[in-house]
Amino acid sequence: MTKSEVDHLEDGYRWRKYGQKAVKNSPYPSRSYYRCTAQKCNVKKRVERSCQDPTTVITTYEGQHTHHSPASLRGGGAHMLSPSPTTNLRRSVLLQQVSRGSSSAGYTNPNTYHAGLPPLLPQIHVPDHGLLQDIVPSFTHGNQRR
DNA sequence: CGATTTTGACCCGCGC
DNA sequence: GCGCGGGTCAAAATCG
Repeated sequence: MTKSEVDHLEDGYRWRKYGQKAVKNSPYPSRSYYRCTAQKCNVKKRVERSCQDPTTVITTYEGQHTHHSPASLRGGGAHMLSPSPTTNLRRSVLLQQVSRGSSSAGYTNPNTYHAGLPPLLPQIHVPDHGLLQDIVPSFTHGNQRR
């Protein structure tokens, strides 16, 4: 799970929205479902907005990309199977923890952690290595149907 | 014109 | 067995 300030988080891949559902638990009915535009790729992405942090969305990735990014994956052999977590990834995790702490202490000020953290831009382009496959847990339960 | 997004309906699984 | 929730697909509209 990563957090982002924008809806269209460009992770270097093209996503096609295939559905949207509202969560009655949140004042912001917006749970979007995305899929990779590559037919060879069965990657799914679920994006939900945080009720406490409207500026933040929870992005959940399902599956692994089996193709290169059509976007700005500059001419590099950068492929998956990178055991080293991306710096951006780590920063995201850190953000998560901070966010969690803020929520516990007092989420009334969601900007609290924004002030004490470096400017994390939503444009998390891979600098020169690995993708974000590392975070994908055992979500691959093969629940595909139809 | 093609790709992509939007909205509603439909289907499946689980709970009661 | 029925109802509810969540998830997915499909057709139409829109944008590039």
